[in-house]
Amino acid sequence: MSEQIPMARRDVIADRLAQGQAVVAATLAAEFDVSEDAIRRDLRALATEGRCRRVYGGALPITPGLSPMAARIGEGRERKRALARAAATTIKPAEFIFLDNGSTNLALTEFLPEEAELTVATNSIDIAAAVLRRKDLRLIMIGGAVNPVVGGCVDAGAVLAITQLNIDRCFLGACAVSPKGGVSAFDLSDAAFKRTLLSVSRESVVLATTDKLDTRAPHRVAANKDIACLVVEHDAPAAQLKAFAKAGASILKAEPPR
Amino acid sequence: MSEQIPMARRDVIADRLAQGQAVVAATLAAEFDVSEDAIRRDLRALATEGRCRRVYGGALPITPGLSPMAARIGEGRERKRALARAAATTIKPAEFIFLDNGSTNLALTEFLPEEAELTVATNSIDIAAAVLRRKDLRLIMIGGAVNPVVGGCVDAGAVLAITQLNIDRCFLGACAVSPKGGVSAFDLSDAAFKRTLLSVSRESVVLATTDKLDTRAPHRVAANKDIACLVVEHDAPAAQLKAFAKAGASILKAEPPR
DNA sequence: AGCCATGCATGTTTATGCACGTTGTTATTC
DNA sequence: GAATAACAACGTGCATAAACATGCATGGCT
Repeated sequence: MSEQIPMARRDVIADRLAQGQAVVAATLAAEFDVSEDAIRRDLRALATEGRCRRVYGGALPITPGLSPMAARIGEGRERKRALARAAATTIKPAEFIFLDNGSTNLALTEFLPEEAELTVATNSIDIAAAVLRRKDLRLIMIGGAVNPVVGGCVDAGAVLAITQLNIDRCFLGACAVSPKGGVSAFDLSDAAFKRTLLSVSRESVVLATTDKLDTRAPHRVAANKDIACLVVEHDAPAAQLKAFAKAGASILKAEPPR
Repeated sequence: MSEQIPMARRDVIADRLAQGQAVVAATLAAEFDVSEDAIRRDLRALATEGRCRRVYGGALPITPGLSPMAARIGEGRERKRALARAAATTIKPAEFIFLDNGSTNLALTEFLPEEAELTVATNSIDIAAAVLRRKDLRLIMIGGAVNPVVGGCVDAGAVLAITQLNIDRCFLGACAVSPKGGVSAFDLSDAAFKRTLLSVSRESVVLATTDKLDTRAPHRVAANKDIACLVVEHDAPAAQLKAFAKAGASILKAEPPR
């Protein structure tokens, strides 16, 4: 009754992953009535496109929280908003701030104070689009080749461009945060960009949801001592925070989401 | 009653795709009682027009859900889409194209051919956001201070950035077009940017709605002879077009919007 | 005549399933 | 708690069939 188009199946799987669903190879095989091999091929293709994480038995959505457009993941959204609201309180009037890639920073645009005469720089297309709608903010876009996974510019040109800036406060899109290893990222270029960003910023703020605390990624970005302020959720385990406080970071706890 | 004139079939298929339906080649062949080859030819034509995505087994609508920019184009939407659809046909495979600021160029992103291996550069935030959702396109963002009126980067930094590029085809957001005065713009920096853009592009395409023909703006951008192709609406007065044709521009008329 | 949509024949590409050997996970045993 | 057995999931190579692009011939139409 229903005809099947191969690529359509792959799109359906991609959609589910983008919505934050995990998928099981065997289940998909039965559902679409193809062999598990075909499903595995799909998942492999999606994984190399960076659209999911391959695991034994199936695939998971792009790690806890890092996805380009799927920032609207139900519950995660409210948590991120609470985090963003808290982070926005660290901003002082007339500052020059930088918003790095990441869905949490996208949420932050909503809470930027209205009459603070802020100038905002970013390398993220989505964040730029959000800031552009705010007529009270000045916006500087960092250009370059756009990394489709990250959704922003992290190439050599982008790195060069931010070295021209004097940033008061940067908000680091945290891919992974560990008490021992500091901040790390999944993409090589992204990590290099973040390192340079830190070097041209007077203060740095890191927003970390609880599920990102005590996680690591391949590429090191910053040590604990480089973090001026760590914003965490209300339920962040105190044990994790000590190492950061010891290194000199101020810890800011967000209000619990309603 | 059941007699079909050939082109009607292609329109029916296009309609279904526009409604968000996926189509299967074999099913269509049976339904219209033609060979699958004929159907494939249709789908190929529609795909190069940017009206669907070609996949193994059939074709999928260009975006299964909705195009967020479509709403923002607002007034004149259908006219701009017709214009954009026509302009997209000038694009050749593997080209490096530049989309200048402007709502018409935003509409153009919807019709960029799917399988053409294009690289797209732009200085517009909204266009970048639209192109970013197309996973088949490579995207280069031109950065700089964002002009809130224009919605893109047109400052000295942006001008400097595009001098690094070798563009095959640029689509100029036409603010005003006159048979005598050529293309002109309302913003000083924007005009300067467009001039530089022209100088680094092999060919230039200008999209002009009928109401923009024979209008002028303060800052000159280009003379008629600098325009390789002028895309106009079906109801463009022929008198206006002669001057451009004489200067060497090819004139492309869009189909009337249904 | 020319034009154009179509159908058919050709060779090519793509997706799939199966067989094979390998790797990762779990259970069991000492 | 470490070693090992048992099993499921995995990746790869290969064969097959479907879908594909292209060239050419046909027939209707202006």
